[in-house]
Amino acid sequence: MKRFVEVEQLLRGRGIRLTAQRQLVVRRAAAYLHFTAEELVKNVQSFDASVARGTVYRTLALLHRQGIVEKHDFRYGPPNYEVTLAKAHHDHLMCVQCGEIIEFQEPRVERIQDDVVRRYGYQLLSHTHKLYGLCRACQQVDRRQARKLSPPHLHVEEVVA
Amino acid sequence: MKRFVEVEQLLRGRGIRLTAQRQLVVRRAAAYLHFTAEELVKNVQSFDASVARGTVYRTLALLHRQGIVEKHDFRYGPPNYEVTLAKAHHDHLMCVQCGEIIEFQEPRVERIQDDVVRRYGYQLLSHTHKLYGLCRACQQVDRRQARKLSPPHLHVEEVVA
DNA sequence: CAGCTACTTGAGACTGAGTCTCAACACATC
DNA sequence: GATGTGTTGAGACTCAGTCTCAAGTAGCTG
Ligand SMILES: [Zn+2]
Ligand SMILES: [Zn+2]
Ligand SMILES: [Zn+2]
Ligand SMILES: [Zn+2]
Repeated sequence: MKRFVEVEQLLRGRGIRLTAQRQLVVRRAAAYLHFTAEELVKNVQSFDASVARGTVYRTLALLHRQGIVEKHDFRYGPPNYEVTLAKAHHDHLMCVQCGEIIEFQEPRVERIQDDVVRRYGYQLLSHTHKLYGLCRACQQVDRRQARKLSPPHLHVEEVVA
Repeated sequence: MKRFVEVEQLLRGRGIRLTAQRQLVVRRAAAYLHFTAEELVKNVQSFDASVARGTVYRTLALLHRQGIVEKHDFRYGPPNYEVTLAKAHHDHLMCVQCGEIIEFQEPRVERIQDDVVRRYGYQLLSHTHKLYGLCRACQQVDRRQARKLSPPHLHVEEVVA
């Protein structure tokens, strides 16, 4: 909890100036599990409307360069970010219907990846492993829809035709 | 080879009108391994400048809806597309320095994925598994650079600071 | 504390990629 | 050939993200 404290320490430790704006951005970002840049902008501005959009983007880029924030592409909509500092490595499983995201760990896969890159003489730097499917609730809904019954609990729309 | 023939058959078989424009887009797309939408636009227009950008995008969307083309996010730049019809499932390994993309298969991982989704009660629909690293050539280059020697063979620039 | 420099910021212009609109066109069917 | 549906080209539009630049702020130095 309070993961922003560790982020702030790390930044200070690296001699990066921690302005009021940056502090606010860090704290709001750390409050999310996953967020888009524009979500963060709105959230930050709801606390201090004078913070410019550019500042949020710049800070996000800074955090990314510092290895504090990771960028995810969940193929629907703009990329998601996640404050991963002091968080164990994990991959993601997403419900394409309602957008729920589950973080999972699977050491077996992590090991196999090393095999794969060795096979091609590569040096592995990073990876993403994303599973897309239907959560239990949305499976129900789909079955109901098939029977032409009432609609669902969709809180994320669209998702490609 | 000539994978566009299968694509064209499939479209016809589904009663989708195969206009001259669509045919051109399909054939140019099938000539690539991976391509971005804008690359495809340029390529198509180099064969017939009268084809509008919108038509290329529309056709791409059509092919995607029909399950003929897959969309990949290799996190640097705009998404890549790939004509996957009649191609065995595979995942990707990319060199972050030079952009080389290797397609690999790893049945062990495919199996483990089923375990993972079962664990959370999900129904798996699709997945992406991307490994990022340095190819053999780029590893050399990096070592040379570390010794402050001459530059490399970079044919893709930037790649985040 | 005044003066200096380097870094950071807000505002807004700008860009690239993709989407949307709509009138003109092409096709198939009758 | 008239009618209706689907497709196209042209261009306006949108959204997310980047860039520019003058003004502001922090951290030193004397
Ligand atoms: Zn992993
Ligand atoms: Zn769901
Ligand atoms: Zn796979
Ligand atoms: Zn390489």
